[in-house]
Amino acid sequence: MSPNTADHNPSQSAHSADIPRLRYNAALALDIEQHWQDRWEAEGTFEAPNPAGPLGEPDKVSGRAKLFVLDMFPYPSGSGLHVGHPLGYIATDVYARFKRMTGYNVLHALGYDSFGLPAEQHAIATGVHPRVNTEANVANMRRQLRRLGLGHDARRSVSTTDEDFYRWTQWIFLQVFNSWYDEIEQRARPIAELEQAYADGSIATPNGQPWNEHNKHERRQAIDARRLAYLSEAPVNWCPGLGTILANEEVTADGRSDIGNYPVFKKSMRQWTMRITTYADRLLQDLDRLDWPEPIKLMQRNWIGRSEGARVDFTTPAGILSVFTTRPDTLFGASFMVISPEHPLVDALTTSDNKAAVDAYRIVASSKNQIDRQDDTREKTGVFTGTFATNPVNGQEIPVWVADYVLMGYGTGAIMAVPCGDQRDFQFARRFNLAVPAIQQPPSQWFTAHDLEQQNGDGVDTSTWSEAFVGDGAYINSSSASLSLNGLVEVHEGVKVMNAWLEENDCGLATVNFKLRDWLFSRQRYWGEPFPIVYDEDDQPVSLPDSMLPVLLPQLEDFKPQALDPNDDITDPIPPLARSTQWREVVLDLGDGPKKYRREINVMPQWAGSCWYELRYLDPTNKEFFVDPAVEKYWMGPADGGDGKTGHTGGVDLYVGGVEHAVLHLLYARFWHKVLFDLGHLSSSEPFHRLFNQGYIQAFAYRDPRGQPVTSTDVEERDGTYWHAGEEVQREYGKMGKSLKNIVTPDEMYDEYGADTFRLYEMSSGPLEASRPWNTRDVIGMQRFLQRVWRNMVDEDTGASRVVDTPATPELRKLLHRMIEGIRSDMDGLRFNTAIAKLIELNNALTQEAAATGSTPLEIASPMIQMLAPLCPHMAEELWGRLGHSQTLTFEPFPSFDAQLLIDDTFEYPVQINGKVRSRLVVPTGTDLATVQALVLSDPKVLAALGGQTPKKVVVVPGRMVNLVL
RNA sequence: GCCCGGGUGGCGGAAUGGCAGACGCGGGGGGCUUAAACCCCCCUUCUCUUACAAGGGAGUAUGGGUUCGAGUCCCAUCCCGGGCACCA
Repeated sequence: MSPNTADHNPSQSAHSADIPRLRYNAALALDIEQHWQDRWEAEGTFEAPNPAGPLGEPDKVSGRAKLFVLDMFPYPSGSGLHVGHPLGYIATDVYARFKRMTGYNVLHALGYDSFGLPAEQHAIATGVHPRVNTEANVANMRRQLRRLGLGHDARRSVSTTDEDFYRWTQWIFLQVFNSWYDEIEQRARPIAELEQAYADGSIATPNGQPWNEHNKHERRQAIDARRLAYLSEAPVNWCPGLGTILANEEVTADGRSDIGNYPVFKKSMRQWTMRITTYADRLLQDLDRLDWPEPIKLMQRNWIGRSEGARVDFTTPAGILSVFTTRPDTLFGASFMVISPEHPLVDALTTSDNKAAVDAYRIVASSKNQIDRQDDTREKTGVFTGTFATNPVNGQEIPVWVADYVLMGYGTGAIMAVPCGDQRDFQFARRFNLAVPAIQQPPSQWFTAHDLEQQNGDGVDTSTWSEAFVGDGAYINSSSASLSLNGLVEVHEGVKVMNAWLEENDCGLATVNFKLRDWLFSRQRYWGEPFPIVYDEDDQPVSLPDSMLPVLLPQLEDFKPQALDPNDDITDPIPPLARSTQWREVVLDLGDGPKKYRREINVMPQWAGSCWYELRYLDPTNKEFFVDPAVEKYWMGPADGGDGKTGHTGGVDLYVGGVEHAVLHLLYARFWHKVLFDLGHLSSSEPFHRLFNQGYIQAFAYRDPRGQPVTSTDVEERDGTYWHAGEEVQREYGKMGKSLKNIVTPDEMYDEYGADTFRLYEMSSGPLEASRPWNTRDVIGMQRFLQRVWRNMVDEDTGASRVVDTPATPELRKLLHRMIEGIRSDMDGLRFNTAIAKLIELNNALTQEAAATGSTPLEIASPMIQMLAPLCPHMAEELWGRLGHSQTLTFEPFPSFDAQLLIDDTFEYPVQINGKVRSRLVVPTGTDLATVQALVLSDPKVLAALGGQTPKKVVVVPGRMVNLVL
């Protein structure tokens, strides 16, 4: 027995009366797995050396390529894990282990996203303090995950609720708070540089007065207006059911909260906001340099929602009314304007005659929930303000209406309506009998399609139209004294000409608009990071110095948010932190002597910690920096050695997680990372260079005739129907969940099969990116495979090794090398399902040989164990030890193949006639085309199939196939 | 409505434009066993001819197309999943 297996004897608990003493089953697997998990932990096998800092071991780093593999870290929810959760964790572990075996210094760790609403909601439900609860949940998840045998560096497992961690979350907040965005240099800069620029006049002050003539208050206003984190009084998403406000991204299309599904109302409040919109262009452009799935990039592009157009200024009695349009070229067709009910100019534009109607309309609009308001099938509503605006291009007086189909949150909250070319404007015009001037010539097909006689030029008559003409056509009726678009055909030409005219005449400007809004960053909750901000006697925010960090969350007896009716949109939120007067009211010396301050009582949102946690994995114990610059550069610096601004962005080498974070987490994290990059704290300009979205493991659920879910494990199948307790039940497919009674836990799998079998099943059941149903019934296949592997290596009765150092047959050797080649590339491409299929194929062949000769050749056994190591590491370690090795095989080289052995002596050509295989022809490898062709045409089977006909054409693809065309 | 994915045996799924269904589950048959379980071996897309052996035909959602050759590429349609949605 090998040195490392001498001290543990897995046979002790593995035997039972009927099966061989050393059958590889769950009991034996448990012994082996626990032994190796203990040993990995004791030896610190997966502790990755850093080049510098507290975890620095420079000698171990030099000369090795690095790889940073990252999982989206979990919320430590109270219900623990089901078998769907670890899919990604297993995949990254397999990949990380594979890469270690190809020489990489691999960093792989897992932390916990333990602040935020889920944890707090759970705590409220159980009545236990969130910290107690969270820590218990983390402990339970750690236990469940440890049994999986994940090769994580435990030293780096941070939780966002650790005081050492959120100290730096607060620090990063202050970095953002103390920065401004320089539009010219296109980057964030320290706020002190803005003050300097105002002072020396290189940047004009907002009010145009010299800096030294600004008083303290004016200076402060000028500075605060540019900060990347700022307080704003703005309409926010207020969710009384949760007692907090939410980010736009956290509100569903139905106008309800993502978490809890409570109604959400618009309410104006003073809140922390992050100026993510300043990064809109870079967040968009840098997507091109990321190795992400295209659909995810697309979702981010759509969310950022860049559109090019122009601002057009209309004069009204109440002042300038600006609109954003993507089609400034259609300005001649603007026959009315519409402003949102929330538009600040509504009152000023409304004449006294119309005031009652407008006010009534606004009240109705504000009480409508989002779903009603966004239903585009609903008939358009609106009221006239009584005021006219002047169309700058032709001087026409056009009416200004208020309507809720115009949204305050996009553009300027006002539009110029061009009813002939926009379906919404068209509907509105028809509803209220407004003019619909034609400005583009539809093609004849359009008239045909709409059952209309062809209309041309001045004869185009929109009164007969049933809908707007949305398309390209030559401009008509588009001229004034100073400008004419008539005759132009291309939209981009029209836009160009119009934009030039607008700018020249000082009534507009080509501009870009984004859907992306600034990020609402405060929550009226307890379980989040406190802001490192206090308010002075002027009620102005003041940042705390580094020395006062962390601002610890006070221990409150009552941490629940103020209980409100989910439909109560009147009462203002009162954050839990407001309850502790002792914490809230402080006397601090911030450099000008002790003064009274009031702490910020909101907390940061869920996303704060997940915006940067991967950086803390790099240097988790560093007291001086959030991450040592040399350490960050080593693990995340641009691969091409550049500065990250062009070329390689740098970032995590592989980030694996669910598609549900496509917008929120991934966008926020990119934003913070870019700010930190701009400020010189990071060398990488993107946090996650390569992203991979794993699929979901879903499950079947069954409902009885009354519609109640029944326990899935008790359902049996009979000829395609499903039965439970004598009743036929209906099957459905979806998520695993308690309410559907279809949860399968990893613990059940450990008990029945062991972790290696479980890992293998998850990896084999489909491609990583695909969602698939969980089928406990199928797991046995992977157990049988491992049993066969085990049996080929170890005598089940005696424990004696069956591996001998005799040569394998040439066929088996060839198969081995072919499989090595395939498995290497499968592993590299995260195609673990096909890698496993190849391992099974190899083992099946080995089983034949072992049965024939009574032993297993070492030259097959060794590489096979090495190739199994990433997938089922415990068993591989055990078998490796039994071959006489004393070291872990974690760092053994992954087998390489002999290219010579991939070449066969002969090749079998399939011979097709008109694309159907009719014969096969075996020729020596490398036989020339002419010979192959001659052999094919004289082959008896081919001749028979040809039936006397002569092929018109003979296609021979060397090393592939032959096709005869009749 | 717009934009992405995806439709392959009873099931999960394999197939650089080149032999469709690798590998696993399930099912069928056989071996081992006093017996059963475990394990081992064989068969398993559908269909037709046939006693068998063997052979034929069809087949990757549907209809067209490109190609010597299409699950794979192109066009249209249907269905399923996801994202966005009165975004000017």
